Amino acid sequence: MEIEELLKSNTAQIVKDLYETDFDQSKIIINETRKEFEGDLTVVVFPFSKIAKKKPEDTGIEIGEKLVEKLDFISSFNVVKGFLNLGFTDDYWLKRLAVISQDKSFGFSNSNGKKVVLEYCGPNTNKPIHLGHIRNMTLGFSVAEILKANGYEVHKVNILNDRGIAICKSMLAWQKFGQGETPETNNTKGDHLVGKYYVKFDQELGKEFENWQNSAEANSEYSKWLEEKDGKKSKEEGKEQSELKKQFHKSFKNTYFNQYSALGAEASEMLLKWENDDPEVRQLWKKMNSWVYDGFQQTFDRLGIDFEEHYKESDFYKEGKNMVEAGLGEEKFYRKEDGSIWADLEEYKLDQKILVRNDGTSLYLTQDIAVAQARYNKYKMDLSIYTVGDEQNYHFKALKAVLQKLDKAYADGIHHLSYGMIDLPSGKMKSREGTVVDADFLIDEVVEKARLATMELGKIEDFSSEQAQELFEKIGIGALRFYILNVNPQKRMLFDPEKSVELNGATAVFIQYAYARIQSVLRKYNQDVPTEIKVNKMEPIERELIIALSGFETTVQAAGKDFDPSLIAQYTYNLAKLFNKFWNQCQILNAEDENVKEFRILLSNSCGNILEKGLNLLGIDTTERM
RNA sequence: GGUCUCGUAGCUCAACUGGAUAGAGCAGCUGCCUUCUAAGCAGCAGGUUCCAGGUUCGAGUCCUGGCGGGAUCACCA
Repeated sequence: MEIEELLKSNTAQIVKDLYETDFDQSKIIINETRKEFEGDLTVVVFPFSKIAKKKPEDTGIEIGEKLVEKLDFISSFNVVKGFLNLGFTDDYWLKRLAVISQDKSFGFSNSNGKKVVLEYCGPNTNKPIHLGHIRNMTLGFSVAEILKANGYEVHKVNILNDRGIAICKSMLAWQKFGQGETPETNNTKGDHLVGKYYVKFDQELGKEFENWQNSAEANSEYSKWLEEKDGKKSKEEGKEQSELKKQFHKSFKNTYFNQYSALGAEASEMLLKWENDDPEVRQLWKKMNSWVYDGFQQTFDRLGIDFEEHYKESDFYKEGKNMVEAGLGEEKFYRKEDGSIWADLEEYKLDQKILVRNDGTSLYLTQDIAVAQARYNKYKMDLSIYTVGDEQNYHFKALKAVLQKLDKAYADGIHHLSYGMIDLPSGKMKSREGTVVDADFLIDEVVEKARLATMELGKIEDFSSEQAQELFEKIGIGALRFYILNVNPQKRMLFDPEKSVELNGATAVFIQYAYARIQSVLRKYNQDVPTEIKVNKMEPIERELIIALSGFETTVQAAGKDFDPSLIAQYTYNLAKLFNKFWNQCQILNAEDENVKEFRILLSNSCGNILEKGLNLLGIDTTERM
């Protein structure tokens, strides 16, 4: 807000005049005045009282007097302790509202000429999208909208983890047990069908593993394990035999899969064939992936999220190696005796990181190097945002470091939009233990809940079934999005399925409802919204509303700077709350006189516009009626 | 164990990056629909900000040391 800058520069000048000391303008602190005190904005004067060598109260009064003298929009001031509270004239706020109401793009910046590539979603193609992806998609989409509002040119992209052992498991299980069923024959969404076989594989592997556990091999591995650190430790702790075995089986599962399992061997063989371009395997892979993509697309459509491009890991997993080898030539990396190539990232306070295996194959990191380069070649972006969970914080630090080592200028623009894991009331989300929440299932739930709540209120009896369904989707999915976006992305959050579909209190519905009320009044008013303000005073709540509207600008900027939609969520909720208060205190259509009525229509309309903008930045739709 | 991170009302989250008497929602209790949408509004109650020190005009926020969660330390992605 310009006003704060204006206050700062004037305050700095006054301090200089009064006390003959330069004070760094940017260090002046200006806050909104707390409700319990008189005033609109507050200057913290403690820092000046040292310079002035006077009590904070006296310093505040001196500065306050000068400010009132200098700036005609400041009508009053008071000093409490070291806080100088400044009151603005009604005229100032009314003019402010006049500007806001006329500026269609209020709060949004003009183009800043910078390009952003924002990656989000990042599903695996062997199973359906789950709750974790919903946080990712909701967050990524919203940050993209917020950056657009801040003047960036944003390109949204997806990364598909479409290769590797996991998809081979699904493929193998389908081959063995699927009897040729397809999404069509089974009337199932493609990603769910493929996911079904991923689960099936795990079940079969589990059975196989259980059988193996009584074999001589198993016993000898168990004895070995008891001599090693984990097993030895547990044994010394005096755990019971059955406990020990359980622990062993858990820790050995991976090794079993790689060394003893027949199914494991088959899956690995399939992966090898895939890597060697075996036509049959490749064809099956393509077929099953296309099922999955169809399924994903349905979910994306329903959530209203989109991508300019889908990067497939399979297209890049071999590349990156060249870039690494080039770096090796310039001695930015080093080769170990076994032939593997490594990066020394100690200067970045990271470890040694392997980039190419001794058999010449590349890794996750290597692959991401190639993807980053491909994106830069295409978009020449200034900023590259990766929406990925915080368990990969280390990976992205390493990616950035390696690219910086390679002197890639774009490396500095890499930003990991890291978000915390979602906890369920029952504990952590683990796909293997079946405690995941399926995305499609969850969406159905919230929409159904919206339907029930809406029908109970009985306000939309004249809606067609299409209109009604559209409304349920807006309400249900909006509720879900708001529930997630309302918390700071970096924080781990608890997801309570019950609460996520809650339609009372601090929710999207609350805001959508305020918006619908406004539209209802505007419909009844049935004229063009006035463009001129003909009143010169107002109620305290009206003043509060204008101040809140005015803050939209700074909020959008702060959200863009921090990549943090929760700021928008909180702002929008707060504005809706103020509007509801206003609604209950003031009559709009039945206002005491025509000028007041027009003013309130204009004010309500501006609130509606900002509420809609705010919700849209979160990816939430508004509705004219509900 | 090393590194990183978190700990705020019964529960879920805030606190403008060091500012005033730590705020909302849910759950609980009171009221308010013959007036523009009650999916709302007004109110009550609920706190040793994990503990102990320190830094300063001022600490939930910064520093040190504990305690307790979590992530990560793969030639998986």
